[in-house]
Formats: sequence, C-alpha cells, structure tokens
Amino acid sequence: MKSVRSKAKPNKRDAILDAMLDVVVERGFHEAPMSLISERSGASAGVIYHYFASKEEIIQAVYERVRALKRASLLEGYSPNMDAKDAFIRVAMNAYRFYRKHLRELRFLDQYENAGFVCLPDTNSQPDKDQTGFERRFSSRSKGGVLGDLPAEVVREMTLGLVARLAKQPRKLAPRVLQNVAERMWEAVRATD
Amino acid sequence: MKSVRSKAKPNKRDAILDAMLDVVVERGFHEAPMSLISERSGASAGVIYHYFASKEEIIQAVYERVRALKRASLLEGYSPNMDAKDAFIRVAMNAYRFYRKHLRELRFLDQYENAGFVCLPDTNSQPDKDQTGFERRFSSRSKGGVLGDLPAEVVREMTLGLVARLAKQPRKLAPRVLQNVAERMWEAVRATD
Amino acid sequence: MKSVRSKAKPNKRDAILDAMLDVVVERGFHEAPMSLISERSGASAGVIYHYFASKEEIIQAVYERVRALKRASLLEGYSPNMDAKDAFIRVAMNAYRFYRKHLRELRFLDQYENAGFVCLPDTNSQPDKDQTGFERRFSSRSKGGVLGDLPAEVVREMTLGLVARLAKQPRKLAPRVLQNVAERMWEAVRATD
Amino acid sequence: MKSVRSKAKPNKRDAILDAMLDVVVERGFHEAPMSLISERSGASAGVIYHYFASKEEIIQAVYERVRALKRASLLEGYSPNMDAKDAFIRVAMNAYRFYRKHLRELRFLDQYENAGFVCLPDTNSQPDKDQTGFERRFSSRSKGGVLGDLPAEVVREMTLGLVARLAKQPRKLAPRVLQNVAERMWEAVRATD
DNA sequence: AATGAATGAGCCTTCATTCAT
DNA sequence: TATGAATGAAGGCTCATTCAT
Repeated sequence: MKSVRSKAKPNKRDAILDAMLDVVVERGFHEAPMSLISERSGASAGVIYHYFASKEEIIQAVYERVRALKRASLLEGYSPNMDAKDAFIRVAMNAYRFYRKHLRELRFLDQYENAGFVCLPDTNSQPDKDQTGFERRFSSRSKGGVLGDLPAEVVREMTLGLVARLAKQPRKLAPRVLQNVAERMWEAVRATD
Repeated sequence: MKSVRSKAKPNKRDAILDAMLDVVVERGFHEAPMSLISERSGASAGVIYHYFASKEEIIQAVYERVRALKRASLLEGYSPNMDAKDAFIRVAMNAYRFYRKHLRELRFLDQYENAGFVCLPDTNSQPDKDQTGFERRFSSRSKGGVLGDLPAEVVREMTLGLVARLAKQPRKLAPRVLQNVAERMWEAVRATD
Repeated sequence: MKSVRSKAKPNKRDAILDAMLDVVVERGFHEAPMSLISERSGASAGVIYHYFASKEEIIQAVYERVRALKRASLLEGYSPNMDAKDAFIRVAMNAYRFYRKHLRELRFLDQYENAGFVCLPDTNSQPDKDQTGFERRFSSRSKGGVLGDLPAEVVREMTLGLVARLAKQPRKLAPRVLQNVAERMWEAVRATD
Repeated sequence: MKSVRSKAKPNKRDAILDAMLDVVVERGFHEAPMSLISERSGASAGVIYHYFASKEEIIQAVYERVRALKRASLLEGYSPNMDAKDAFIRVAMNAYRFYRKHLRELRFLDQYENAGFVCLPDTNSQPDKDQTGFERRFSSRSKGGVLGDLPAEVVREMTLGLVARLAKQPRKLAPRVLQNVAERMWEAVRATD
C-alpha cells in the first residue's frame, strides 16, 4: 500500500543514486560535487558515506543500476520462437523506446563510457540465459546464428549502437520511420544466402 | 622546413593545446588539472593565461582545432563528378582512416560532446562550399539528393556516425570488411526506385 | 568465577576502555576514531555515550584505570620493616616486572603524558597510606628519609623513571642485570654519610 | 646584513616548520589542524603544499630539523683528549643546557617518538666521525670503551635519557645539583676495576 | 540499555587563477 | 613573454556526537 516512487522517503540510497544520475547528466562528471549530490538527494554530506564508500562507488552503482534496467527492457516481449526478422525488429524498437523513455540514463552511460571509467572487465560476463540464447541466435551464421559474417562489434554498432544514437537525436522518430530503419538494418546484417 | 609534431618548440600555444588534448583523452575532463597541462606543455602556470583566458577556453580551442582537422580530412579525394556510390564509399573509407589515425582526437570529441560542453550554437553552421555541395548531393531525393527518404540525422548516424563508432573499436577492420560495410550502408540509405 | 580478560562479555564499559587502550597504543591519539572503538569494543556508537560523556572522558578513564593498576603493583611484597636497600631494590624489580607485563599500559601512559592531556591538577594527590609511608621513607635524609639530598623529582627519575624507560626497550633485561642496575641506582641516591 | 630571524620574512618554509612545532607542542598531534599551521605561519593553506607534499611530511621535516639541532649541540666543547670523567660530565651538562634552551623541541621529540611516528630505521646511521669516536669511547670496556659492562641501551637511559627527563621537570636544576647528579651517574656507569 | 542512521562542522588537500618579479 | 610563489574557495571525506526507534 505504500507508494514506492513518492518523493516522500524514496529510500535514501536510491535518492543518492538518483541525484548523482541527474547531476552527472546535467553538468558532467566534472562539476558533480558531493555537496550538490547531498543537497539534491536530501541526504547529509555524512550519511552518503554510510551508504557508499566513495564518490566513485556511487557512480559505479548508478552505472550498475542503469545497466540492469537496460538489460531488462531490451528483451521485453522477445521469445526464441519468433521469426528472426520479427525478433530483430522488436528488439530494435524496444531499444529505441527504452532509450527515449530513459534519456537521462542513456546520457549517463555515454558519459560513463567516454570519461575513462570503464575498467572492470565485465562483472556481467555470466549472462543470464535469455541473453545467451539471444546473443547466440543473433550472431554470424558461422557461429550458429542467423546473421552474415560481419565481426560481432560491427554488427552491434550497426544495430543497437545505431538505435542508441538515433534515440539521442533531439527529434523523436515516428514509429514508421523507425520500423523502416530497422528493416534496412536487418537487410544489412542478416545472412545473405 | 620545420617539423610540425616535433617535441622541440612547436609554438607554445600549440603545445598547450596538445597537452590538454592528451590529458583529457588519458584521464577525462575531470582529473585534467592545469598543473598537469603546464607540466606536459612545458609552459609555466602563468603564461598559459597569456595565451588563453581560462581552462574552458583551452578546451574550446582544442575542440575547434580538432573539428577543423576532421573537416579537412573527410573530403580528401572527393570530386563531384564521381559516381555517387563510389563517392559515398570513398568518404566512408576516408572517415575510417582519419579516425584511426587520430584516435586521440576522436576520443576527445566524444568526451567533449558527452560531457555537456556543446552549448555554442554552431559557429560552423556556415559550411564551406565543398561541404555544401557534398551535403546537398548526399541528401534525400526529395531534397535533390541521391538518397532515400530517411531523415537527415538518421542518415548521418547510419553512415559517418557508424564509421566513427567502428573506428573506436579496439580491433582495426580489414579494408575488405570495411568496404563490405560501406556497401551495405549504401544499400540501406540510397534511394530505392 | 567469571574470567576477567575473556573476550566473552567483560562488562561493556570495560570493553570500551580496553578498546581505547589498544587503539591508542597501536595508532596514537590521532587516528583513534570512535568508530574504531565502537567496532573493537563491540559496543554500538550510541551506547558508548551511555557510559561516557565524551571521547575525552574515555581517555581520562583509561588513564585512571592504568594509574590505579600501576599503583597497586609497585608496592607488592613491600613491608616497612624491610632493610632500606632491599626494599628499594624490591620495588625497582616490581616496577620492571609490572611494566614488562603491561607494556600496552605503559605506552598509553607515555602517550597520554606527552600529548598534552595532563591538566587535571592531580585527583590522586591524596595518596593512600601505604604510599605515604613509602614516600616518606624514600625521601632525602633532611626530610626524614634514607636518601641523599637530591631533589625529589631527580630521585624519581633516577629510580622509577629509569626503570620505566628500561622496560620500554625492546630487549628484556636479565634479572641479574636488572639487579645490578638497581644496586647502582641505590648507591647513587642513598644517603652518603 | 639582513636579519635572519626577524619576524619579517623568515623564509616561508621555516615559518611553516616553526608553526608546526609550536602547535604540536602546545596541543598535541591530534588537534594540530593545517588551518592553524596556516594561520600561525602566515602561509596560506595553498602554499604550504608548495613546500611540503603533506602534513606528515611537515612533521617529518620538523623532526629532522630538531634532530640535527640536537646532535650539533651535545658535543659542543668536547674533545677526545679530555679526561673521560670530565668529558662525560661536560656532555651531560651540554645536554641539559640544550634541552632547557629548547624545551619545545624536546617536547616535540617526545611526542613524535611516542605517537607511533618513528618508522624510518635511521637515516642517521652513518654517524659523523666525532660521534663515532665519542660513542666508541663511551661504551663498555669489553668493546674498547671506558664504561662498565651494562648493555648499551641501559647506559643510554642512565645518562642522556635521564638528563632529558630531568630537563623536562618544571624546576630548573642548579648547576651544582646537576654536576652532582652527573658525577653520580658517572660512578654508576664507569668501569669499575 | 542498545542500535545505527543521521548530522554537520571540520579535516586535509587540490586547483583555477593572479601577481610580483 | 615568462616564471612560479601565492591565494582561497571548493572538493571529497571523516568523525564526535545525537536521536528516533
């Protein structure tokens, strides 16, 4: 019966993460002083360090949270028995929708990845089953998937990477246009017989 | 006759810009203290402010310099009478080559654009002639160009944007693969009759 | 029937004092945060203030406890009818044994006395009878004692003070050496006729 | 012609060391905040770090300076051809005079050595010639010296250590008393035939 | 008695910038 | 032009202490 996202007392730890996300997005990693995090989150300078060991750790935690959120959203509605093309397009549309709904998160990710923070070589290297299945399916035919023989990172950039960048554009794309783009990308990366 | 990139005495102003570029790329905007710029550039803390009014201005100047360098490189070898597809592919390959040769600059751009610096409403909105011609040609057919009817920013992301991201990947793509990608992109964006 | 020094549940107040003693000895007064005292003593940050009004007061209490312990130990086995020299040597050996057994306490005293804590003008200036007798006996002949006419503080430093410093040395002195030293000190301070 | 110790501009580095010495002596290592050092030394918070890398380093530097000063003072007027007893007494009196003249320094040393700072295992282990000669002479006969066979650290405490403690007493000892004490110590440690 | 989240002043240090030389 | 000592406002973080539970 208690409202979770009410501004009332939204769990202090989360309030801190929220504040950090907002501030970093609005002003960049530089100019994200703890004093501001404190003010925005409603947590005193002191308690913050009760929940996190350091500023870096807060940033790390925001990153983790965003990653998890993203992961969960992309595969929504996907099932392994869908037709490959349909699945591909669905995920692309999912991604676009997600990014538009979570522009702040998207921008945070961009900053995080560009400011030289990424060092951990992947805590998430034990991917959940769903994703494993998905990733194998959408790999090159030579690796048992349905795609052509482009290197994996190229495919990633031609699909999800592209969608992310499109979502960052100021103008929101009409679903029709988006579908159109997704189809063209499908043509570009699918296995040609 | 004087070598441009020699560490010798390459004009103090440039040394400062070089230092800033390096430091930002290596350590991010946060953790790019003036003291380090001073040390790396060989310019004393004091003189730096003879050449630039503030740290921000240095960053701005680096950005400008990088933009100019990039602009000049992309259209190398392009001429308006080339076949459209060939031109497209040439520019794509140009871009890839440029980015790989100037990874530091590319990374600087990424940081700059992601850290919330871009506020100046485009000094470069008066594009030089060459580019104008090029841009008109490679616009949608409805605007007199040779491409399909996707929004301009979508096309940009599907072409140059993509190339930039591919260039950032650790692995260098074989020219053959790159050509392959460029062709697929061409198929994806060109006007279909 | 309850073991005194067992880590079990030795009265929370004492646990706090123990913790403070340990921490101060290990790390100095600076770097003796209450959080560590809390952790080591097993008492929560909160309760500590149920037993003591402030950090200072804890330190004061440790000091008092150590003083009392020391006082009790030195005169062990002393009786007024012993021969003066024997008594002198016995007390010296007592002191040495005590300090070696309680090095932590000794080090605490050193820190306490050197860090500018001593300000209380001696609550213990009403010495217990035993000591009174002892002190009178071992004072200068002109004051009714058996010693020569050196100032009291000089004698103190030449005897107990010296023993304390010897005890702090890393190497433990053989009883024979110690006895030897005590005898020489006795020669140095006793009344010469 | 410029006065060195004038309050005018006594070399900022030294002013900082002076301030640290004073504050530590007056208030202890705990409660010696940089802000106070800054205020007392007349150096801004910032410049201090131009001269020293950290607070610890300042303390270290004070220690070094005090050690050097002390070393120089003790052997004043000593020459190897003096009679052993005379030399012994002279050095003892030197030490007392030094300590009384430099009570602040003495207290600093005490704090430094008791607060767990000493870690460097002796940079001064290459003792200057004078001292070497002195130390050999005033060692036990079995090591070629003129003293009895007490362990070296015992002798140290019975002589210089004792003098240091006497100097710390509030009351200044009359030269006569001091001489008296020195003679007794000499009797206590010299070789007995 | 006990907990531990919360406070907020204060700590050490950094850093963009200025200024005397 | 050039130096680098100097400034002082912040910055991230700690810690003695309090207070709701």
